[in-house]
Amino acid sequence: MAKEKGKYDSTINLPQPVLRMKANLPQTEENWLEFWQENHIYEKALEQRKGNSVFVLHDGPPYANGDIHLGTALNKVLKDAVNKYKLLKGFKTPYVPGWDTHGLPIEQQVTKQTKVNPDDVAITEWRDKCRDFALSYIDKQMKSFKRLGVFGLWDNYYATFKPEYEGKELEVLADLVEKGFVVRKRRPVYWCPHCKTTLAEAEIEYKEISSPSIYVSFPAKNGDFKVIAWTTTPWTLPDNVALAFNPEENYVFVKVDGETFVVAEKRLSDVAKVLEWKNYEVIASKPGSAFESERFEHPIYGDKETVGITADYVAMDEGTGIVHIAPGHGEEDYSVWEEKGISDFPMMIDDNGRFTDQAGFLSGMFYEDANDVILSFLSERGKLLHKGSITHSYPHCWRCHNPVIFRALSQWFIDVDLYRQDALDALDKTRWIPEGSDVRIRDMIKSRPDWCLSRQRIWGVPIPSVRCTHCGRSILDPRVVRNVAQSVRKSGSNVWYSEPLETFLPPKFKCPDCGGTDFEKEYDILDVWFDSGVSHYSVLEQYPDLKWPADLYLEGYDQHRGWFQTSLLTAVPLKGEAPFASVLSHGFVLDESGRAMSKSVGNVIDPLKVVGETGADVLRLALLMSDFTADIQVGQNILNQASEIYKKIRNTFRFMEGNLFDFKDVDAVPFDEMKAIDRWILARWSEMKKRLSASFDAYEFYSFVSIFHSFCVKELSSIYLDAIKSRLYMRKPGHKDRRSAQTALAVMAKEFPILIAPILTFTAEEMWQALRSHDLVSEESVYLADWPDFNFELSDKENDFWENALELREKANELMEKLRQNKEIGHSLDASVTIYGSGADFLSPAEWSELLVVSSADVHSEGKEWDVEVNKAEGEKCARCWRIREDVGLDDQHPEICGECLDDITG
RNA sequence: GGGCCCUUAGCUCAGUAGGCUAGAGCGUGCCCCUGAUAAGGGCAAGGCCCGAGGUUCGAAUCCUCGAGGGCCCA
Repeated sequence: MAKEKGKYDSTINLPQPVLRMKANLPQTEENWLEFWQENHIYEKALEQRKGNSVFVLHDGPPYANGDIHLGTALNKVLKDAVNKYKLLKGFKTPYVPGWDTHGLPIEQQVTKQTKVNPDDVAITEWRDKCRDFALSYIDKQMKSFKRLGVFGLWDNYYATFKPEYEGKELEVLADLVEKGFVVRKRRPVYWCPHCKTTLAEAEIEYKEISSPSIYVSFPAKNGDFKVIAWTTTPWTLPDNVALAFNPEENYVFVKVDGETFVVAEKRLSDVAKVLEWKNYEVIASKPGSAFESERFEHPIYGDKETVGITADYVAMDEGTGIVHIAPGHGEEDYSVWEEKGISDFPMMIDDNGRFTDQAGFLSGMFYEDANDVILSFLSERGKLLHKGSITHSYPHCWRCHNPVIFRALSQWFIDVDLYRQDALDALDKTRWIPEGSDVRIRDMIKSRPDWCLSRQRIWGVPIPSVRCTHCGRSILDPRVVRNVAQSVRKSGSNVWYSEPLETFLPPKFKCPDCGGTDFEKEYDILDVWFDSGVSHYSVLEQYPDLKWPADLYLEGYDQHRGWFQTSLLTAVPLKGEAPFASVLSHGFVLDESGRAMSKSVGNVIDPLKVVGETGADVLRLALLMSDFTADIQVGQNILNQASEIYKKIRNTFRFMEGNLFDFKDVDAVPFDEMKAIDRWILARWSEMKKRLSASFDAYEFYSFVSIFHSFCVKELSSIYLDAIKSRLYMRKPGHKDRRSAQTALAVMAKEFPILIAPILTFTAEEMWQALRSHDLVSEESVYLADWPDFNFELSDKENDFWENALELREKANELMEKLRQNKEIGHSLDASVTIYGSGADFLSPAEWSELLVVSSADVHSEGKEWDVEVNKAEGEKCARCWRIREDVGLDDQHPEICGECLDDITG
């Protein structure tokens, strides 16, 4: 039923908001996107700050092979909030978004999508397909990021496949080569003998297979004992170089049938069972470390020997506690061997999986067939103590489904040891947010082995090394690299595949080893981590408005291992310092119960779906209100909560804006002449702004949200706005008391959208435009405005008063609630109060009534304790202001209204 | 299995250099208002501060161990 309009409605000044109550964000946000784009707001915002300090947040490139997820959204929204805050604070903040575009995952997806294998087409054609695929996802992701309200130089984005990016990348490589940081070493990789190709971890599938499980004895060269090693890959024994012992464990010398064997103490009983030792006796024991440098007979070749080393990883839950080491055929074997400082080791398996000529009697044999030959060889020499079989999970090729092997190949490496300490030192100068988050990257830098740059792939930046056809030497010559770089800059890295090698060779180029003059190209590409790792060169140094180092890197904490590290490791050897002045790392997005989101669990939330249903601003709020230094949880509850917070913020502004419909700057009342409560709210507002700035400067967005929201709820909605309603509505439009309240509202309303813009990026603009329509602000967009530095402070006397007054207000509310429960009053205007307190007369009775939203107040300020009494008001209800007054009916023409209202509607 | 990190009301956060009955907002419940109205106001109920030891006159805060969760490795 429509309420009948009150008789005096026409005499009161009800709010006339422009901002609609219902946000309808999914649709309106699209309009603001258009508005920003058509009017080039971001470009104008940057232009306006030209000459100011530049703040560079360097974008870590997401991989262009899928749709964005909540984690990506969190990352970009955090970045955008920082950028917008800095922008509003007056910094020029050119944000160049980027994408990581090379590598295996894209090759795999292209194969899947197009059913074309890289071998089926020309290399450059394949690379073009991969590029097109990456481009399509850049386009998709870019649209998503824009839709989230992220500001950036989208038309000028960077991508690792762009010619100028690749060109710079190769120039950096040339510098590293020139300064001696790039070395050639061998390292084991997955190799498929059937497909004759290397495989990446992602191309491996694990299947159960049966392998021989053998115990082999290794007689000591100096001493009358034999150690027993266990292996499931007898074919790797020809390439054995060492036996690894756990330095922390104890090893026993066991006498069995006149022979002495060594195994780990913890493995003894199991080994005895397997070898069916009936009578054995432990005659001595030594720690694993004692076997360091001990020499043993080589299991296969009489002219070689093998050496004892120690390794922490040697396990005590299977085998003998002694591990056979063949660096050419195992990742761990390789790294323990390399830790010994020895880079040389045998590897006698060729591309076809067959033993090379060096393997002597095994030469030409397929590795699997060699197992049996080796077993009988060992058996004949009494070295095979036991032969069984074991079923275990073993890597297989994803294409031909055959077992793969580990096989060492020559690769290009960055020799991190040359500058490891410098890299660690560089981290001291970086600010880490949260504090102490640098321990992770430090540990990784300390423990990381050399950086292998070579990848046996197609879609990437080629390593322009050449092979001498005479002696087979691989040569990475800085001059060649530079020539290629120059050409790549112009036409992209396909040139390495499409142009003849002679194009890139310097005149009279000769092999440094043999003097040969005939070369062929090699086709390994650079590790994609090198691609993105050099972005600080390719982007920061090449984009006109950016600078080196960046002010901030902001990524998930998994990037301590990834991009933070690779950026550092490419910067330090050439620059001597880190490419970032500060690094912020954030957590991951989990579901509502704190578990990781995954398709298989089915708890994934699609950010675009949320945007379509509730709007990007609500999503931004949900992401930004949580503490990102830990993992943040997102689910329907949290989205609902964000939605409620959003509504409160929106409505609080709407009320202020709506009450300014007839206010112009010329109507403002000087601060000294404002009503006490109006001065109070401005002081609180100023104080809140300081806290907001402090929390943003510390990158604590979550406190920002809670400070701002809490202010809207408590200070504004509950206390101030509720109190000043009567003044705004009842006084004549131009009445000084009304203008005083409007002055305070105008100050806050004009600053409000600016403060909230980093979070509610669309709504802030909508608010701004509402103010513009009242002519209260002039800038075309909120992003062309500046963070407000206006501050207002109260005297100590005023502050003391308000502390008492607000305490009294709470007490009055409690008392009123009792009356309400007793059905004595309904609305607080049905009550009157009596105030006691020294200094209580700082407010007039009318002002006290306003503050407590009651009909009348009696004030006693003569040296009494602060206290308040609440009673049912006596008198008659004024038909206009709804207060219960004793002066209702003074005028015959207006018998239903009070004296004050009479003044309001007459004269 | 190793390294790093997280754990305060149903939810999001405060809890300053160890010290009052551990706070706020949301949500919930009850009530009021109907001139911010798919709004607004009031009151109230919610906590083994992850667990177990320890240091201390005193611990949510410091130490040790453990549980659950996350990331990165193996």
